[in-house]
Amino acid sequence: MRYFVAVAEELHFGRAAQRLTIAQPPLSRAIQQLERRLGVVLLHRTTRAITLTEAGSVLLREARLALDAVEAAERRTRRAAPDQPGMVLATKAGASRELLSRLLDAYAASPSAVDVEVVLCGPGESEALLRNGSADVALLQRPHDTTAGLDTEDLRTENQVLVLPEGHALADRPHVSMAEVDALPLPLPRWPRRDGTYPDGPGPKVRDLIQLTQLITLGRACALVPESLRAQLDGDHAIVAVADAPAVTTVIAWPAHSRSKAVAELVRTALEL
Amino acid sequence: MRYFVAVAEELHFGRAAQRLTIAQPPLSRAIQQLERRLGVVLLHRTTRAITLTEAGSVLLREARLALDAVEAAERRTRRAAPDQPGMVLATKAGASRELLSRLLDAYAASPSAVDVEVVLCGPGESEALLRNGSADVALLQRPHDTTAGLDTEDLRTENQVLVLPEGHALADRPHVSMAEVDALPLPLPRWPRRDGTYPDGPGPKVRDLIQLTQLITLGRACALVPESLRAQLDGDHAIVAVADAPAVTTVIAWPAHSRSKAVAELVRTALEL
DNA sequence: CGCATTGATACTGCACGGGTATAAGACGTG
DNA sequence: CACGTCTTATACCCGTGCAGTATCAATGCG
Repeated sequence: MRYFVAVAEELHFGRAAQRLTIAQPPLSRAIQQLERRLGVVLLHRTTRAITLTEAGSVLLREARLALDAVEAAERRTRRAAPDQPGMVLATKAGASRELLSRLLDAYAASPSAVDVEVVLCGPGESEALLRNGSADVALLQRPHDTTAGLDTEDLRTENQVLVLPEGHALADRPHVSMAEVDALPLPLPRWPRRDGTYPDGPGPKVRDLIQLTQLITLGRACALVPESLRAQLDGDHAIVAVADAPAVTTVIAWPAHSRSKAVAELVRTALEL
Repeated sequence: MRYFVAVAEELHFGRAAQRLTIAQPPLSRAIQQLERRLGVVLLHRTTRAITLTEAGSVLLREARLALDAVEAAERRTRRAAPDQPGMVLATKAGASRELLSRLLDAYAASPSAVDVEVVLCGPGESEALLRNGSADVALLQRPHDTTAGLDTEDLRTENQVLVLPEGHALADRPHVSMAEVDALPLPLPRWPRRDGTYPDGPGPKVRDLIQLTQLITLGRACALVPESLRAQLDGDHAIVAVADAPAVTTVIAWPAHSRSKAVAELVRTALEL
């Protein structure tokens, strides 16, 4: 399945083999065997290009889930070793900062509290860490993160605001609409995907908040961020409410079958904030 | 992981090896290798008994999920083959009969409807079929089935009623309490578990509704069932409302990451009933 | 009409999973 | 207390199967 996912993602046997650090012929054979075993054609291949069949797309999605589940099983088992490593919480760097610190303070006051290791990660990454067992619990933000298959509790819903360079034409408006934002000559920045690549399109590439604020200050970008992020922006920007931007809900999420007492206690604490 | 699950369930290398149709020594070594690879002790073994460590219990749960995911990946891929087999719906035999038939009728009227194969199964089994990819969608009943990790929509909530032999002392009461039910000399029947074994305790073993109704008629058992099941009981019983029995919610459930148009359409139909 | 690119095939070697035989440790029993 | 039984671990061997190298076949491009 690892092999198939590599081929399906690369759409190229040679590159996939390289990624898997094996030679190309065994990879071809492995995929053939998989197709024979399943009795299904997964790939349409010509000597020049590869495309996924319907069944291939299904397997790509399902295999990713299955591989995640296997990885998660190993990681969670390692973490359950007697040399107690506490609990790992993943969250997007910068997001929900005061919410997180209030949560950690409140949880630490609980008599049964264990050590909480906080892992700060890039956009979308915290969800992956939770799914593959690297984290026990995470703060996610809908709709950015997808919570299907996870258990969640909503913590807070907030509106998004537009961050502009100081003195921008729109800076004095009480509020703007999404249509106006889309029409701006200032591009929204591009964030890296989980694999480190960037989506195509205009807009500068950014990796963290520092880069973002700097770009905005320089007048090279604007940004749509949750209201609570204002506290972490330095003063050189203008903030304008966006009336019809989708609201962002911060949720606390954990694997659906978690039996951890510590996670349950942390969630309980979060709901009481 | 299959090996570990077998050992953890049997708590006995010999029996586990038999179940896996391999010899015992390779099984011992496989578990040792797994423990070395994970760097975690999974089992405390003496020459007389085996017990799971904390990490072992975690792996047992996680490995089951992972194996289910792998199995599901294979099954769903096979089902996505071009020779379209339609959609498979799983439900507990006997439960929600008129709800199901209304649903199927309404769905069949939809212009984009595909064939629906209905799989009737024992208690708890439909949930398993859904999780391991044998079914695309299922009607489940909370709290009997656990829906963690599945996407669901509630269809109907109903109270449970007590079914008694005709002429029983409680038969004329307008309603009874759970405490009275528990205190009855008549035992509740035992249903088989997923693996076909029965839980310990009093009460006759039953496999289906026919057996159940017959036992009740014979005065050997009583039963707590959702209200809607009355329609399927023949006339020789008394029915009494149970004031404080937990309500049963029938839900339509599907795998959290399903992308099937047919399933989405069926769910939409169900919500409009 | 070559040439480059890419997936498939042929063949070889070796590592790993599985089998049998047996040891070692623990408990019950005469 | 020794012996038999039960259960897991070790020693050793063997065959399958996966990965590697070399090469072929087919397709697109200049």
